[in-house]
Amino acid sequence: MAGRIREQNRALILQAAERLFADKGFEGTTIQAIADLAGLPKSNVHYYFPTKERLYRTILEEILQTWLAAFGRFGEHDDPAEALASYVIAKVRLSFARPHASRIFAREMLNGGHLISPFLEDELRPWVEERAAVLRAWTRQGRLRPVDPHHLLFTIWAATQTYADFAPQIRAIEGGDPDAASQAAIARSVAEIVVRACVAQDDPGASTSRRGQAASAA
Amino acid sequence: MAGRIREQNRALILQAAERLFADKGFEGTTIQAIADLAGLPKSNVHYYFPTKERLYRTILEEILQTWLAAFGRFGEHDDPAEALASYVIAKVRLSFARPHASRIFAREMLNGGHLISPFLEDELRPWVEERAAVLRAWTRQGRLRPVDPHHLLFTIWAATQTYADFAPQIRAIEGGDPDAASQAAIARSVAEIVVRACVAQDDPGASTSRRGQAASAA
DNA sequence: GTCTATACAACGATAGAC
DNA sequence: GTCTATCGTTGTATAGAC
Repeated sequence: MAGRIREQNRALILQAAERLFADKGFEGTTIQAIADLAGLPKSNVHYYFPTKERLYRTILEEILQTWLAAFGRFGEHDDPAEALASYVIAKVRLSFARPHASRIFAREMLNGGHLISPFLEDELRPWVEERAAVLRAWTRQGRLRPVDPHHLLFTIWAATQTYADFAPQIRAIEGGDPDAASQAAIARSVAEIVVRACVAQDDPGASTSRRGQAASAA
Repeated sequence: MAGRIREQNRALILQAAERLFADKGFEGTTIQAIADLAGLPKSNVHYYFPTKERLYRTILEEILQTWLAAFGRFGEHDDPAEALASYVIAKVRLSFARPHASRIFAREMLNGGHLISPFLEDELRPWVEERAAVLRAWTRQGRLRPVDPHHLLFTIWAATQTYADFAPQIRAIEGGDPDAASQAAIARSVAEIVVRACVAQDDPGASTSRRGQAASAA
C-alpha cells in the first residue's frame, strides 16, 4: 500500500505549507522551510507538488471552500437577533479554529485579490445580495433598524476575522492568547455588539440576546 | 543646492517603496521595482538607503507615528456618542487617505508583529487602558451600555481598517471604488453601527447620531 | 518512490569609473 | 552625487543515482 505514504506525506506538506504561507506569505516562504517543517527532504516537496505556486493554490482553494461553508444561510423568516448572533459566533469560532486559513485569505486581499476575484465575484457577491435582501426585509418588517446591509456585513467580517489576522495586537492588549473559555466569551461579546447595533429594540426575539452577556472585562 | 535633489530623491524612493511594500510585502518587493517606480537607477536606492530593511523600517516608523496621531483622545467628560462617532470617522478617513500605510501595518500584524511589538506594548496598550477607563466611567454614569471596552475597540479598528486592507472585497461587492461622497457615507454608516451598539438609548447626546443617517444602499 | 547533486535565474549589495 | 558592472548568495526547479 504505497498510497498510504503518499497521502500522509501530502498531508504533512500541506499542513506545514499552510502555516508558513500564513506566517510569512508566499514570497517569504521557501520550499526548504516547508520541507524542514514537514520533516521531509526538499525534493519530496517538488515530487508531490510540481511548483510552489501549485502548492499554494491547492491550499488556497481548500480555504475558499471552508470560507464558503462557514457563510450563514439565514433567511427572511429567521429571528434577526438569533440569526446574526449565531453567524457572528460561527465566524469567530472559525477564526480561532483556523487562524492560518484566515491569514492566508487576508494576505490574498492585501496582495490585490487577483487569485480570489473569481471567488469574490461568483460566490461572495451573490451571497451578499441574498443576505442584503433578508436584512432589508427584516427592516421593512420593523424587526431590524435601518442599517446599510453591505456595511453591516463588512463590519461583521472585519470584527470576527481580526481575532485571527491581528492576533499580535490582541495578544499585546489582552496580555496573552485567549483560552477556550475566553474565545467563547469573545464570540458572545462581538455578537452582542452586532445585535445591539441593528436589531430593533422592540423586537421580541432581541430580548434573549440583550441580557446577561455583558462584558467580562480583562 | 545639492540638498534639494537629495530630499526629492529620498521622497521619491519612500513613496514608491511604501506603495510596493503595501502591495507585495517586504519579500515580494525588489529594489529594482522600487527604483523603476521612483524613476531612478537601482544603485541610487542603495545610495540613499544602505539596506532594504533600513528603507522598510524608515517607512514603518513613519506609519506608526501617523497611527499614533490618529488615536482619539476622548475623555470621561466628552459626549459618548459624539466622541465615538468622531473617532470612528477619523479612522475611516485615515483608511481612505493612506491605504498603503494601513496595509503595511496589517502585513506587519500578519507577520507576527515582531517589528511593532514595542509600539503595541509602549504606545497602544497604555492608550487602550486609558480609553477603557473612560468607557467604563461612561457605563457607570449610565451613558454607555455595559460593553467590553477592549472588544469594542478591536471591533472599531477592524471595521474601519477593512476599507483599506480588504479593498478588493469591498470593490467586488460594491462594484467599484468609493468616491469622496461614498467615503463620507461609509464613515457615517460605520460610526452609526458603533454608536448604536453601545450608547445608552436614553442618553441625550445619542439622539443626534441616531437619526437621519440610515443606509444609502447600493 | 526517495534522496543527492546541480543547473539556472533573481536578488541584495558593493566596487569603482565618471 | 550618479551610474555601470559585477560579486556572492539564495531560491526554484530538475536530472539522475539509488
